[in-house]
Amino acid sequence: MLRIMTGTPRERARAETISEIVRIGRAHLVESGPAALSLRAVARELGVVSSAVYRYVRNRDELLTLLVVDAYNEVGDAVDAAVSGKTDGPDATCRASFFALGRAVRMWALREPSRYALLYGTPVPGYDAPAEHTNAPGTRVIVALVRIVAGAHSDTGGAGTATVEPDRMPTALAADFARIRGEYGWDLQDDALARAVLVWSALFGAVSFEVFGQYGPGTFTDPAALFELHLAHLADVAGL
Amino acid sequence: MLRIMTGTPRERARAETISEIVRIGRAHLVESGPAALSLRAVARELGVVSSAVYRYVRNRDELLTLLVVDAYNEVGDAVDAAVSGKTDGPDATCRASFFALGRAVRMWALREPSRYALLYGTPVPGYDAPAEHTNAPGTRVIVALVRIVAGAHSDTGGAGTATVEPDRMPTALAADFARIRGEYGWDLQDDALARAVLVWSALFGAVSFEVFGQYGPGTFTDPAALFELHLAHLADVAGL
DNA sequence: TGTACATCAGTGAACGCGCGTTCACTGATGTAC
DNA sequence: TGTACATCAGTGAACGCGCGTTCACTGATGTAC
Repeated sequence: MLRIMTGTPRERARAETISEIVRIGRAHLVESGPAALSLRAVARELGVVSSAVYRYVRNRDELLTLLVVDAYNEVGDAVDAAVSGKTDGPDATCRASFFALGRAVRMWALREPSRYALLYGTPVPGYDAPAEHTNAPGTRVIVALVRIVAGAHSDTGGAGTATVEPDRMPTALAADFARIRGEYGWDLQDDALARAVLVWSALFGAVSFEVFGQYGPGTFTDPAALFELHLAHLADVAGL
Repeated sequence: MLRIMTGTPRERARAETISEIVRIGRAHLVESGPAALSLRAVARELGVVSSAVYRYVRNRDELLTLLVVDAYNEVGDAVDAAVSGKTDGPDATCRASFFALGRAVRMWALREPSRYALLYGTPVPGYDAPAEHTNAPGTRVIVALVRIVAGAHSDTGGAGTATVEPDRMPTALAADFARIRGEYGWDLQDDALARAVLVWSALFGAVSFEVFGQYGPGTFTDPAALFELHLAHLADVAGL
């Protein structure tokens, strides 16, 4: 990781220590889970007395927020890299981009199960993620997914066969979709947007089942193959 | 809850106390999450000294297992009741049964978010559910789902348009499906079984996103309507 | 260039709290003769 | 029906451990004149 040397030496040392704290926090997530994340343990590993950590982090919740943002950005980066790799490649179809996105999410989740759990598993009791910090990084995957779906629909000049005709869409949902479209500047019909949201949650459902061990042990000897099948069906649902 | 009076008074008192412990454990899950579930807290609320709980439960993990089995059976009961209600009704189609199943899962999850999290959220660190106790109750939903899908396919005399032709199914997956078919006595082609598994995980993905707050606050004003849309698409995927 | 002051990192002790689990024990409830 | 014994529920103290957070403090590093 290339780090640009900016600011005073003190500022740099401070930034260094904070990222060291995040690094140690990540490691502790792996062993004990988010609920057991402890500032004292981090301090111990940092080689410092427990109260010293409070120089860098207001409290335990703030450390959790750092870890959440860090993790969201790492999935986001993985997805962006995978998708842009596909966009340049020979078969730069939207369907291929979607496969790349799905595989990137799954690979990251399997590599970092505890950080995945921090983001997509049970919310940490007593912790409320501050929206102003976590919203933007937390929406990167769905943003990437919608871009792919929108690309497919602009290619074909609109949606294919819509399951739900525009005039049969529940009004509350139509209003929500309109607002969301405005917020993100998306150009997608209600039906396509609904499909994208379903595919988004379904993708993480499949990944969570695998990462959290919901299929019993030994049920699927080749979970990657099962996941590929799922991606194919989800791509169909999204109209890719 | 009707409780049949069997066994000696001592045995009945014992069973009573155990179910009281489970009841208290449930309540504590709500407030602090599974990772913080504590035998001492249960003992306090039971009005008994902490060591007394060990008369009824070998250790903390055994209490967790009781709670897991209890919760799985409650979702299972809710699903069975909803599905069999639909089977008797006027529109006893497989599609309607699937909608009933999905709604039952979602309603239970929203009513009991912490117990839902115990089953389908982040695994409790350091706890391994003993398969001999949790397997049977833990598979009730997918068993019910496969029954519905199998019913639909026997009605129409087989699968509709299979996305994956039998001879193009990866061999590892085909072998797994064959074994699973044997274990559960299911009569479903590979493609249909794969779709059922996808729909299963997608259903819980949608429910988890809602229960765990993955859609930010205020994003969807009518999440029930969104869920209905998702069910419709998933029913299509399952060929219902 | 040197000095006075301000800023900041880190210390160490303390407060008050929680936990799982073991162990020797008291007393009440059941059972066998 | 009465007595001796076994079983079991619950007690209370203890072991050894963890946690978040506050507070007055020491020393080193920076900054302004």
